Amino acid sequence: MAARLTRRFFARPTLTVARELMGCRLVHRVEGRRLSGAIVEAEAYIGEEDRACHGRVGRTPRTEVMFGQPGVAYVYFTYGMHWMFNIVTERDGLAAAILVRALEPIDGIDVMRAHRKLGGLTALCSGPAKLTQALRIDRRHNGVDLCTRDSDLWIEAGEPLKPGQIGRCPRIGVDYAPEPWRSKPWRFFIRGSPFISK
DNA sequence: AGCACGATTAACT
DNA sequence: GTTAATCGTGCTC
Repeated sequence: MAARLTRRFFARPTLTVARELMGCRLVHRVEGRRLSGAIVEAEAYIGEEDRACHGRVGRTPRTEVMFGQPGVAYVYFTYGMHWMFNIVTERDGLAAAILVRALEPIDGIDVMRAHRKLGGLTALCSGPAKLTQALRIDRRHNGVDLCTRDSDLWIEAGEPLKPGQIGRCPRIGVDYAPEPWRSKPWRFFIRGSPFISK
C-alpha cells in the first residue's frame, strides 16, 4: 500500500500542490472497507485577497480550519445539502486550500454505488458533492488531519503523470467573484478523463 | 431576529 | 435550456 502524503507535501504553494495532486488517491476507510479514487480534477483557493476564496471574510468559525496547518481537511456545507472536501495548504496562518472536484473510482465501488444510489461509474464521483457522498465524507471530517498515521482519511501517491496530461483552466461556479479572481486559471484536471465534472 | 445566497445536483421542459 | 431542493453562514437591522 502506498504511503500517505506528508504535511511537508501540502505546506507548499497551493498551485504546485494542486498540480501534483492530479493522479493521487483520496482514501477513506469506512467500516473496514477501503473507499478510494484517483484525483482527476481540483481547484486552488488562495488567501484572503482571493475574492472567490472563503478565506476572504477573514477568520470566522467556518474559515478557521483554512487558516490552520496544512494537510488538514476543510469540509464545508453548501446549497443546503452538499458537503465539499478540501485540503488545507501553505503555512499556518494563511487561508488556502484545494477543492477536490472529481475522482476516478478505484476501491470500494460497490459501497460507493450504494451511497450514491444514482448514475453509472462515470457519474459516481464526477463532481465535488458527488464524491463526498460516494466516500461518505461530511461534517465529521472538518478539521481532520490527513497526515497522521491513525486517521481514516488520507491522500496517497498514484500513477505518475506526464506534464502534457494535465490541463488548466478557470475555476467552476465562482461567477460571484470579481475579476481577476473569476478568471484565474486555478482549476487543474487530467486531460481526456471521462471522470471529470460536467 | 431576519435575510440573501452559495466552490451543486438531479429532475424537469 | 430552467429550476427546486434545503440550511449554515455572514451580514444588516
